Amino acid sequence: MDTETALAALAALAHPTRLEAFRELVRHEPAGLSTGALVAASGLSQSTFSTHLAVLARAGLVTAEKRGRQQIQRASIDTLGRLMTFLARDCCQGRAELCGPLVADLAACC
Amino acid sequence: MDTETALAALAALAHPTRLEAFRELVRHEPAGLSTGALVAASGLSQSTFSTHLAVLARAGLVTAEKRGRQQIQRASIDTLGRLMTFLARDCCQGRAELCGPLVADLAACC
DNA sequence: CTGACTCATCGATATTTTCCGATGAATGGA
DNA sequence: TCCATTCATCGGAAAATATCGATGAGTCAG
Repeated sequence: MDTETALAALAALAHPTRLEAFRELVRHEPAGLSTGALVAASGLSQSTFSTHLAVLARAGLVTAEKRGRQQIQRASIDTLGRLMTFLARDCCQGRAELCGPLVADLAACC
Repeated sequence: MDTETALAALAALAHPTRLEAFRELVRHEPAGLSTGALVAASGLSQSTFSTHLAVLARAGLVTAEKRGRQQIQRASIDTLGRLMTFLARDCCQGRAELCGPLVADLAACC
């Protein structure tokens, strides 16, 4: 992942509504959720939430699939992983002593 | 890490200048860099960069230590780790099949 | 003490983001 | 066909963020 893509992903997640929606989608992997269901959970207007979803999609964090009139949204765990690797990369390059605790902490959560 | 703290960290990193500064600081762990050195590298005015640094500090991603007239800035790998764990937590809870590849990818970078 | 240096904060302006209602396209049921 | 449903996009208003120069506080060297 390059810097520009990472910035887009970070900016996409740096908003309460979008972060919550993304986490909700992660919890619903791999089934996904319809846009309407997410809108209802957000409490915002449909148009506003649609804009938020577009931001997440543009960042590659969410993908959509048409099913009838609905749009089924799914979180991209792959993009999330690439973002995390991007954030950790700098301390990893020949700096295992820094990255070690970081990975250990993460592994412990699983 | 709670949602509010995670949002602050994500917003802090979601800006080209701040992301670059943070990564530069990670590369200089554990020695750190003076504010002046970071300002010079950023190409922005001193006051503007100072504001950016304050955002990173408020998010707990950077800590400062006074040394003479200089302010030595250091990246908080700990906060970075907590942010990453926060992002991965949702797919980890009883969903090791999702989190596995994510952690493996990260471990491979070290 | 004086002057130079390092950095944070203030006030103002410009840009970006967020939010909404209205509109329109696409789909499916009656 | 006709209408309801689902969702994206447009236009505009409000809020937040980014940027700068100027100013001030603290520190050190002469």
